[in-house]
Amino acid sequence: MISRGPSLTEQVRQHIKEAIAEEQFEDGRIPAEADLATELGVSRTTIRDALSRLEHEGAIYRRQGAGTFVNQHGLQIRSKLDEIWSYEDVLEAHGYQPSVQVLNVRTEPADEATAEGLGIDIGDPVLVTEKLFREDGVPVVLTENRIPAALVGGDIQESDARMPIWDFLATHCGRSLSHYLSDLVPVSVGGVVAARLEMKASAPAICFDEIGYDSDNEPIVRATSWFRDELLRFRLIRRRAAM
Amino acid sequence: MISRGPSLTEQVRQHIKEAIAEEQFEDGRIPAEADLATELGVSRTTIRDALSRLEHEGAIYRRQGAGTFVNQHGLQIRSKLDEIWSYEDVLEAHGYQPSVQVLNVRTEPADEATAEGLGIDIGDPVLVTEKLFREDGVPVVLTENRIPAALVGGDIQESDARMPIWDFLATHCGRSLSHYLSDLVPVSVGGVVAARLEMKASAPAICFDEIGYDSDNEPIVRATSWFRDELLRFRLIRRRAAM
DNA sequence: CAGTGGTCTAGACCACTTT
DNA sequence: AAGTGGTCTAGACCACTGA
Repeated sequence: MISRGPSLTEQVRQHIKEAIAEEQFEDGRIPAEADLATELGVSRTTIRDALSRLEHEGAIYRRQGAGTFVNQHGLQIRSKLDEIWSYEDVLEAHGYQPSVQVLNVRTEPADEATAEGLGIDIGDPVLVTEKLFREDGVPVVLTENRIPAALVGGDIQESDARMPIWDFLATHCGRSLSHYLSDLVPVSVGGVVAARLEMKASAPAICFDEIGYDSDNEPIVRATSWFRDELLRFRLIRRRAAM
Repeated sequence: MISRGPSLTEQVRQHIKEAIAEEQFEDGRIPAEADLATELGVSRTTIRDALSRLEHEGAIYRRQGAGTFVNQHGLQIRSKLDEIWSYEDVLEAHGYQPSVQVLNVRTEPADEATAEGLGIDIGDPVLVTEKLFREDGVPVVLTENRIPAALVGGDIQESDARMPIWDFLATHCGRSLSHYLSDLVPVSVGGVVAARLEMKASAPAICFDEIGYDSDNEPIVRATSWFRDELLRFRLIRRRAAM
């Protein structure tokens, strides 16, 4: 194993993931951790960290005393809800050619929900960008991002909004998006949303209503997104919580 | 620290979690890992494992070179989507007195979706249990569980179905539920579901359609659940996926 | 019983942030 | 420069599985 760039653990994870994809393991059985450690020339801890990540992703499962195995069911997942980052990436993972259209860039006063989520006052100006993602020309995701205008440096053109939101936040706000806290809200799509997504009005849909935080845990963006369910269905793995 | 029962890591996690709840840390700053290790008499690895779990739960966040801090926003989460296990527990976490009503226990032939999910043939008999959860008397969650009849030992009464599904699977099927792979489906609730949840017909709702697997990664149960969104809203933390 | 994953230790070095 | 979290090592012992 080479050691430049990503961490050893990440390299090991990739290595094993590729081996799984190439079906190099007979019977879906993955070698013992100690064997992998010897073979790859790293410590067992590093192997275990990599395997833990793969287990969390659903690519493998482990049984104490028995061994580590490929998870046939988990491999089918295309878009894991808790790992979604850019819609371009999600759509690409589905095997489509994604395209982005910036519908609108404007500044408006914050409404109550936005102000509360972003920790600003009602009426404070927020920059709103509306984007529509299509795959093979069909609209799939509609998103609205709201960023406190006080965070945005300089004038923003529509062309600036094309980039993924975390790139925008890094470039124009000097903040790095760390994670989202997301609410899942069932809705009947209203007239405007339905029209943009080319759905029947009042059709059921899932709406993400989420706040994005930077590495200092400060809220920096409120994102609201609607999805065409038939085209983009979300999955997740649910495990027992520690009590 | 005592070492009986749960792992050291789990004890440390609980210890720190309680300290956070009691606001023992000034300025939301959590002591350095090395200090915690000395104070609690465990290795830094154990501390780190405990902190990693708390970070994943959203209770804390870490910044390399700076320190570890309480996550004020994450603490507000009541029901994390990826950690839901029993609806009784979820409702209790919301501060309500939950109650369970078994609506129906029957055996029926598997439809296509059930057969595919459970790896059985269409028409094979499945045991179906319907349950309604209320909080303070108000219906909140409706669930249908389908288990291949071949897995179920002995005759099942309605009273047997009252227990949480993983207890049922352990008691009557000798299987231990390991995790769910869950689809989130937006729906308009139909007449029967709406009536049972006392919702307006055709109101939007989120439906879980999920397959539960045992520790051998074999599908053992298909669960379908509907929720009253106003009463039980789901949240999750989304982080950047490893690419 | 041998082999496997689960837990834990003690220590090293690095990358990064803050003073 | 000092302090912090991030990565990695080498090794120990335990709990569990399966032949």
